[in-house]
Amino acid sequence: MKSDASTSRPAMDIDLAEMGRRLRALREERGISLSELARRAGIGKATLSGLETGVRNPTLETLWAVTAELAVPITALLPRWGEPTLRGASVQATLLEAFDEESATYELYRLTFPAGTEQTSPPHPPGTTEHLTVFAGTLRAGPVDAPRTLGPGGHLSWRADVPHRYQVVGADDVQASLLMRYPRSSRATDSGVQPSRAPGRSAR
Amino acid sequence: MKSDASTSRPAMDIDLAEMGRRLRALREERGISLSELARRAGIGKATLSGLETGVRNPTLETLWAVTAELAVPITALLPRWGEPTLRGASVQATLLEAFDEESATYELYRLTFPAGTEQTSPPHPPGTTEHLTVFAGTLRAGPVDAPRTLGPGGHLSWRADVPHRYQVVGADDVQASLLMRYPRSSRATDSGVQPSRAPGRSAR
DNA sequence: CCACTTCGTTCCATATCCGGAACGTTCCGG
DNA sequence: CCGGAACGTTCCGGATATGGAACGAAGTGG
Repeated sequence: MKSDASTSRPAMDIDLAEMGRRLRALREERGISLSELARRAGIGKATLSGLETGVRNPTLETLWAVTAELAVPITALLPRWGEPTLRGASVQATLLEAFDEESATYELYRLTFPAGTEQTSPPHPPGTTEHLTVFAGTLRAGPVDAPRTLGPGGHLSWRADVPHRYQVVGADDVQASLLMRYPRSSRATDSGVQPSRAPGRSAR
Repeated sequence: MKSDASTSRPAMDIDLAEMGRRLRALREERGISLSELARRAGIGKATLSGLETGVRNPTLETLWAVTAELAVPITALLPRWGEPTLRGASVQATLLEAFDEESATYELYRLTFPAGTEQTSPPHPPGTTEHLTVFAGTLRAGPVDAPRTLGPGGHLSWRADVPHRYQVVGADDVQASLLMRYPRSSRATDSGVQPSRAPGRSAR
């Protein structure tokens, strides 16, 4: 980052103030004072204070010490899990995991389609397949010429190297997971899902 | 931190070297150079180099920039995802997400079955269903009287209120995700996995 | 009413993290 | 062979995160 050389304070993509609020909330839930937490975590009060007020960009070590003492995963302070990232118009996609195997790359997403969503995706690299599982709501999805309708628990796979569509049926939002499989070496040009600016920053 | 006052370099609870190795692996999987990644992420080559060799304790901002560019959650670099929790004998299960819907509770796990694993699970509460997706390796799974064999990308669902089995086929470990669906009110006493502890420090 | 304690913030010297530049390698193409 | 380009590491001045100490503000007990 450091995109903007004019601001002395770096244009952080993470909302430090929000992170600070979460941290303070966590601490207060446990009913311990700032001084106490700082002491237990082995960091300076000044550091913790700065962290909670969102004026510091902590070191991994510092963050670790604090979250460890609070017994929460570091992600508890971050934007939101894997941080939802926009994809297409309204669909929210969160990358949960990515695996790189010998012959293919896998990316597991959690998706939310707001009611009314109707989106068509351009083809992905050759050989790419999508494996969709619906948790809640009803979704009509698949290749544009052979879509199927899925209710909660429904599952569908298709080749994603042709145009395909997602269309919410009914008035409820749709919650789903999507496993994308990119055969090795086709992911290269990353023409597809744009795995998402993962953690989710705000452009740059 | 700073538990050890004698070492000038603070006794970090995170294994920076290990984190660096993971980072480098992620970068190389994508086939891009250190210089290139540094440029894309908007950080200095020196910084990235230091990170990958494990000699730097990065700022949250730096870490964010890199993981964002790699499109992985920050946790991909940390000790171990959501902290694996033992379940059964050798199978490792990590709870990725849990959803509470009106009519059911969903739990999404990432599973690792070491080669040779063969495990039979007792019945879950009535109405429970399991939805398994294999990422790597070959797994024979399902109700004990009607198992099926799944390769990478394979998917299978079954009612889990009867005894069912997981059996690794071949010499490779199996990576998979498992979606458990507990119809409302039957989930009762959390028969399974503990959502995982926090960052997992080294005691203190 | 006043010592005393604890709280969270601010000040400050020091430690160290950051990125640009310089450097030694390796890998081509001519 | 020899330039040129790209790679990853090291060097270094400048920026900033860190923790100890000082500080004012509340609370507490005598």
